[in-house]
Amino acid sequence: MKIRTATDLGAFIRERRAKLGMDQSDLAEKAGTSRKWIVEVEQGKPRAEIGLILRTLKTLGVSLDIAVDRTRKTSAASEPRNVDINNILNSLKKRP
Amino acid sequence: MKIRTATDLGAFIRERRAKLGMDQSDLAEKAGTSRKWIVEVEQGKPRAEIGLILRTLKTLGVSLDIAVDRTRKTSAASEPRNVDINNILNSLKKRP
DNA sequence: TGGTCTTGTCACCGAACGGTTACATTTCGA
DNA sequence: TCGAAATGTAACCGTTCGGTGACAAGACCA
Repeated sequence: MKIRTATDLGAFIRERRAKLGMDQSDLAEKAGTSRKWIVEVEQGKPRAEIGLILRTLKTLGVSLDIAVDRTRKTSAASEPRNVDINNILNSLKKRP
Repeated sequence: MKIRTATDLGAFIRERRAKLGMDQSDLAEKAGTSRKWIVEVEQGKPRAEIGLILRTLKTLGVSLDIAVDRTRKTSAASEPRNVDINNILNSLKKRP
């Protein structure tokens, strides 16, 4: 499943927690956080800390994969072709 | 690539940013954050906000995928078999 | 050498964090 | 229907966040 927003993440966590038969207290304890935090994250809190989130996902037996989109458009890159060329040049020079 | 820690994430972001030929200021501006924040995240800051991180990844043309590990052991679940059964029962009852 | 670009660090600030505790609400089985 | 369990809120608190602006160190090229 693709995670695009904090809301996506919260929904996934809630679903997965339920699937494992845990209540919020269980998960909080096993992930080393508080129930309050679990509640907020499941509701899609965008300012939750990435560290706690990673610990929580691990507790849930879930893994995060990151990958470059095949669907072009980096959502902000202006000149993909030129940029790529520059990068290659830069990258080659970076490692002496 | 699997993301297990904030350090993993920071390394990936830095690498991807470089590959796109952006400097930290470029990325900060396009992702709507500050250069200071980019520096910290690339260094593996575990308390960075998930919302900003998601925006940054989007800017980099990268997507996050989440999935249940096939490698058993939920890192905390005590009785997998029983738990699964209870879940199935609960799940079935959830949708009337 | 000098100048530019990039990155890392610092101090400052208001805002929000996450933990704790307690109480209200909802859910659901006996 | 009743009562316990699960979930959602609230207030309080010390800590840390992220943004700003400025400066230093390092790399690089003209």
